[in-house]
Order: sequence, then structure tokens, then C-alpha cells
Amino acid sequence: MRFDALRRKVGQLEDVKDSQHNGNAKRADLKASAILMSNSIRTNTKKRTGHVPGVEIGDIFFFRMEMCLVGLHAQSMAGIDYLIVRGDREEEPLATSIVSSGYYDNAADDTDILIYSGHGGSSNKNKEASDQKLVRGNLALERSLQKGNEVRVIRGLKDANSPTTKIYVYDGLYTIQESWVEKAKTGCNIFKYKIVRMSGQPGAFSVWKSVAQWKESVSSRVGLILHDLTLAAETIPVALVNDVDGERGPTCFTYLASVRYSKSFKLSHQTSFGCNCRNACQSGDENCACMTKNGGQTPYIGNGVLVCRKPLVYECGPTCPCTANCKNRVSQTGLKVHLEVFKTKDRGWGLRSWDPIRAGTFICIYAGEATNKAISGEVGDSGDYVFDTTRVYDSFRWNCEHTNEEYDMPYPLVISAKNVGNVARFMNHSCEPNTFWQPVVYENNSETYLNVAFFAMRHIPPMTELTYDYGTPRAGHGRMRCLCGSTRCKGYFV
DNA sequence: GCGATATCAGGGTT
DNA sequence: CAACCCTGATATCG
Repeated sequence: MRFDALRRKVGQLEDVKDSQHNGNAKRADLKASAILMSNSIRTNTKKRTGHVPGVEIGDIFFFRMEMCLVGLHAQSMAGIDYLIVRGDREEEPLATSIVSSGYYDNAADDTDILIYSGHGGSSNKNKEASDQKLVRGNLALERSLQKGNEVRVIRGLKDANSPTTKIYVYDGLYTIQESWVEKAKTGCNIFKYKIVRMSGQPGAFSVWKSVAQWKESVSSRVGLILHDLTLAAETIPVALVNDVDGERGPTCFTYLASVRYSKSFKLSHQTSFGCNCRNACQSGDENCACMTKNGGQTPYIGNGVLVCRKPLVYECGPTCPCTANCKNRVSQTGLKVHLEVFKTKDRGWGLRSWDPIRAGTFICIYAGEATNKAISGEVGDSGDYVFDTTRVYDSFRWNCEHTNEEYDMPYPLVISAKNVGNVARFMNHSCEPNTFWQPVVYENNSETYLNVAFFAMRHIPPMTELTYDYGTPRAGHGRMRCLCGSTRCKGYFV
């Protein structure tokens, strides 16, 4: 319960952060965190050793400030965080958490061992390098070694999708095994600490290592059935994996990366909204019809990150004259993250990602056959999901910034992925999902096309099953007993 | 064109 | 309150 409240709060903070990003600010992370800090929107402000409520092993962060806000690591820049405890005789520091930036590549093949360097004795630019001193964090690590208390370890890793930034992974609790002093390249003394992961914790950093290995050689993936079940229909292969039982694959279907529309489904009565931009469309450009439709601001920031949920997102279409690098075509650019379809323990086939996914990131559309009448058939995990977009608006209106935008949906859109579909047909239901669906329209030759696109609701660590809320059951529809396991589980779904 | 390096504006804790 | 610190975005160089 408490965990849940914390998670929602963190998710809420993310939204605020994102809308800050939407401004033209540099260091939006700092600005957003300053706003939140000054409004006391943060958790776990009291430092503690051991786990922090609301943060699970494997959770990922994209900024140091995010970890400050949830109380995982209170230092905005320093690698060692510690608290002062009153000992028998005197006050002494104890380490609470460390961030390993990976600058000192320890070539540690063993993901449970970390060789960590002390801080101080700065060797960069104007300062002369000097010996590190046994003070502050260094002393705290030394004391923690003596007392044998647990230290949280956060691994900083390079983000494969944007090489200039880093992703931080909470890798659980470690204890310090030994410390020594050695000569750095500068000739000065630096402290070194051997820090070992406590046993019995679920994998986090090790998962990343495994994924890296699979990317190098797909055949090293245990339980691999197909290298690419899309048969090159997508630009990124989607592996089919079963390391649970002997089933060799889901019921037969044809992979289709887009939506197949029946004639009646084009919303051709809508007024044309395509833009006349010559370059990439700019947020706030009053001359851009697509931006105006979106309320004047781009619905996306950065590399296709949705700022907030809306009743409808208006994207630039194939016939918009703006350049191909226009940021307003997110849902039309195909898969961006490396996905795999895998056999779950008790819910048939499911979908998960090898890559970490930042909150708001586009994952995939729901492909299939679009009709304007409900398709009969059983709902199950064999891919015959029925998808009614008229209810999207109701489901997500609560979180929309722009409530006065026109929204004109004449038919209930139903997409069937029973016979044809893409990866989305494998996504299972959860009452506490990590993705949500967002209606998106774009124009092509004066015809308006409606799509449903999935975006990450929060940061999603690698190999976490992707789920969405199928919605509340209606009369006349079959109910399925829900196995999502969430504490907020409604017990059943459509 | 890319990776490595420089520069710059920063924030929280002590 | 200034010093400390394994920041993060952008510009520049090789």
C-alpha cells in the first residue's frame, strides 16, 4: 500500500519533470528537481541504511536528481552518501549508498563484486592532484567496513540509445569486504574498496550484463525459439523465447507492423489539419497546423517521449511537407526498443524489453484489422484481443492537460489482432500496468487515420513484462480471472 | 562523422 | 556559506 503510494508519487514527479523538459530550459532535470524540492515533493528525506521504501532492486533512474528525490542517494553529485551516527565515544559517519559511475572500469566480470575508489584528491584541471584523505565518504566506507553494515549500490551505465547520458540501476545491498590504498596514475594515494553483493537478491545489474551478451550473440539466449518473429517486418528483430516449458510458440498469426483499415474507418469527415512546414515542426509555431491541433505545443520531447496523456495526439503524416526528421511522427517510426515475446509462467505469452525504457517512451502501436463493429470471438492469450478506442478517451481523460481540445470520434474503433497483428497482441493485462495506450491521428492524402500507440507509464527496467489495463468489463463480454498479482488487482478483466 | 575533451551552469549536503 | 562532488547539456577538437 505504502509502496504503491510512493510509486504513484514518483510517477507524478516524472510528469512534472517532463513538462519542464517541454520548456526550452537547459538542465531541465535541475529545474524540475528544484521546483519539487522547494515544494517538499519528495520521499525518504531521512537518511537510512538498507533498502528505501518504494524503491525496488532493478529500478532505473535517468538523473541523479531522481535518486535524490526518492531518497535513494541524497548527494546530487558526490558518489558516496553517508549519515552521521552517534557512537559510544564520538560521532562517526556510516555509508548509506554509493553510485558507481563506471569511470574506473574494474573489468569485474563478476557482477556481484565492485571495486570502488574513494573520493577527493581531485586530479582534474586547476587543482593539483593530491593524496586522498580518510575523511567524509572515505571514512564512512571505512567505518561501514568495520561495522559490516549494508550499503546500497547504484550502478551507472552508459545508455546505448543516447551515449552522452547515463542510466542508474539500483543493484541492491552490498557489504564492504576490504579496503586498501594504492597509487593512482598521478602518483598519489587513493583508497580502494572491495564491495560484495549480498546473496539472495534478485538480479539487476546482472540482467543488463546478460542482455548485452544476447545482443552480441542471440544464440546465447536460453530458450530461444526464433531470432525474429516479425520476419524482418520491423527494423529491430523481436525474439521468441520460452524458458518455462516445452511450448514452441503462440497460435499461428501473420505479422503486420501497421493497421489494416477498412474503408469505413478513415475519419475523412474531419477537417484537414496537415501542416505546411518546410523543416521540422517547432513547438509553439502558430503557423504549424499540426502543432495548433495539439494545443500549440509539441506533444513529444526529445527522442519521442510523450509529455503527457491527451485525448488525442495529432502527428504529422506522410503527406505533411515537413522534413523526415520532424519529431512529430513518433508512432509512425516503428519499434525503437528491442523487444522479446516470451512464455510467462501462468499467463500465456507476454512481451518484455531487453532495453530500459524511459517514462513516456513510445513502445509500439496496436496493429491489426480495424473495423467499426465488434468482432466476436473469445478473449484469450492467443492474440484475438479486441480493442475499443472510444473508451480510451474516457479511461485517460483524468490525466489530460488540455481538456478543451476538440475530439471527434464518430465510431468505436475496434482493432482485431486475431489473424494479423504485431508485438502489441502479446501484451498482457495488469491492474497496475506499466504502459498505457494513446490515440494518435495523422493525415495521409487528406484522409485521417487513427492509431493506438503504447507509451511507457514509468521507467521500465530491462526484462520487465510490459502490460496495460484492458479496461473494465462490460455486460456481454467474457470476464477473465486476473493474475496480474498487483495489490490493486480488480480480480478480473475484459 | 564520431568519440573524446572542454566549457558552463548548476544543486544538495556538510 | 563556501567547499566539495564519479552532474548533464552543449560546443569544440582531433
